[in-house]
Amino acid sequence: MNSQAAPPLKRIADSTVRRLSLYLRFLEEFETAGLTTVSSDELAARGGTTSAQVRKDLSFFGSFGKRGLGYQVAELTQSMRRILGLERDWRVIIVGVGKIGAALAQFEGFQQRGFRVVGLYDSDPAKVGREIYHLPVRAIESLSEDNREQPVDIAVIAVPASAAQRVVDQVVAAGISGIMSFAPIQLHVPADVTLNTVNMAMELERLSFALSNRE
Amino acid sequence: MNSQAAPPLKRIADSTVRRLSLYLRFLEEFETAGLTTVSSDELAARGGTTSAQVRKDLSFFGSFGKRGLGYQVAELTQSMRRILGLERDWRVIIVGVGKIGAALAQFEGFQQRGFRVVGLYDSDPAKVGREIYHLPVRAIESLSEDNREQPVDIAVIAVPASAAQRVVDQVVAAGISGIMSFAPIQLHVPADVTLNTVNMAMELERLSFALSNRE
DNA sequence: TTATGTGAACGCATTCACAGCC
DNA sequence: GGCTGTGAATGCGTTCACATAA
Repeated sequence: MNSQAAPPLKRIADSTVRRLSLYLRFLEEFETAGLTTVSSDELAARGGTTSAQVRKDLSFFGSFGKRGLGYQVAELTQSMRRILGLERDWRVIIVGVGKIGAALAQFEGFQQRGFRVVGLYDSDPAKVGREIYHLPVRAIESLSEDNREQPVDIAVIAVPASAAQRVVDQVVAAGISGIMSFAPIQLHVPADVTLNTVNMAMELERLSFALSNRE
Repeated sequence: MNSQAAPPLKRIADSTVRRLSLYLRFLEEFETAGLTTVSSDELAARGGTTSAQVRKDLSFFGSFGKRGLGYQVAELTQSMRRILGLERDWRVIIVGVGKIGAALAQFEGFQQRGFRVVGLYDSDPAKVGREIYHLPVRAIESLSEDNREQPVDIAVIAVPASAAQRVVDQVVAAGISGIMSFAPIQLHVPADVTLNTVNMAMELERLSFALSNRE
C-alpha cells in the first residue's frame, strides 16, 4: 500500500479523530524540534496511549510508515492535515457577540488552523453596526442574504441557551451546514447539517462527578 | 431496591456521566413546566437516546422509578444532583485572565450550578492587583499560601499552551486536586489529581474532519 | 396494561500478537 | 533486529427482550 491517505473505508470513531488531532499537534512539535523520524511508540508516549492504538488509528486511512524505521515527521504531518481537512481555509461566522462570542472572535486557535472569522452576528440592536476586533457586527436577519453573496462554512453559536435553537434554525435556513455550538443545550439539526457541541455545563458536571466519587 | 442513590459499584463510563448531565437539564425543564412524572421514553426522546439507555444509566446508581408509572420528576432531579455532586458548592479559581479567562470569570453557567469563582490569578504584573468583575487578580506565586487559608476545589486553566503545564504543576503543588483546562495541549498530572480538558482546537478539527468527509 | 430494572446478546473500539518488510 | 500493519482476541458500552412490579 502507498503512503497516500485513502478516503476512510468505514465510519471513523470519534475517539480516533480526537487522537488524530493530538498526533498532529505532537508531530508539529517534533517538526519544530527538528526531528525527521518518529515511531508509533514515541507518538503514543506523548499522547498517553499505546503504539498499537496509534498504528490502528492511522491504518484506517492508509499506510504511512516504513517497517523497521517509523514515520517521516514532515510526511505524516502533512497526511494528518489532509485527513483532518486542514489543507483548506474554512470561512467561519460567530453568532452571538456576548462575552464568549467576543472571546472566540479573537481566539488565536481559530486563525492558526485556517478557521477564518469572516463575520459577526447578534440580535441586540445596540451591538449591530458596531465593530469588534475590526469586524462589523451584523443583524442575524441579514444572514441568508450575506451567505448567498459569500458562502460560509461554519457558524459558531455563542448565544444563550434560550435563543440557541432558534438561531440554529436561522443558520440552517440560511444554508450553512457546519455548526459549532457553545450553548449548554441539546440542539436539533437536519441530517445533512454537521453539528458539534461544546457544553461547558456538562464538562463542569463531569468534573464535579469525578471529584465527588474519588476515594 | 430503594430509591436512594447508591454509590456506584463499578467504574462509570464517561458517556454515562455526560448523559446524566443531560437528563438533569431535561428534568429541570420538566419541573419548570410543572410536570410531576416522566418516563424513560420521554427522557430519551429529548436527549436523542433510547429508553433502555436511560434506564441502564440510572441503574448504575440505584432504582429510582416505579414500574408501570415512571419517575417522579422532583425526586429524580434531586437524585441526579446528588449523583453529579451538585448538592454542594465548589470553590473555583481561574488562572489566566486573558480573553478566555475573563469570559469564564463571569460565565453564568459557573454560578448557576454552584461553581463559585473565588479567585483570579495571572502571571502578568500589569494585571496583578487590578479587579475584574469585582474580583482582585492575584499573582500566581501567592497561590500556595492563599490555598492554605481558603482551600480551593477546582482550578480553571486559561493560559496559553506554552505556559499550561508549568501552571498546572504550580496548581498541583499548591494542593489543588481538581483541574479544568482550556489549554489546547495534553497535560500531565499525578494520579490523585482529576483533570478535565476542553480542547477547542481539537473540537474544531473534529468538525473540519466531519465536514471534509461528507458525501 | 404499562413501564421499570436487568441479565444476555450484540457490536464496536482497544489490545494483542505476529507476519511482513526495511 | 526493529518497527509497521493487521487479523484475531478481548473488553466494554449499547441494545434487546423479558421478568417484575404497580
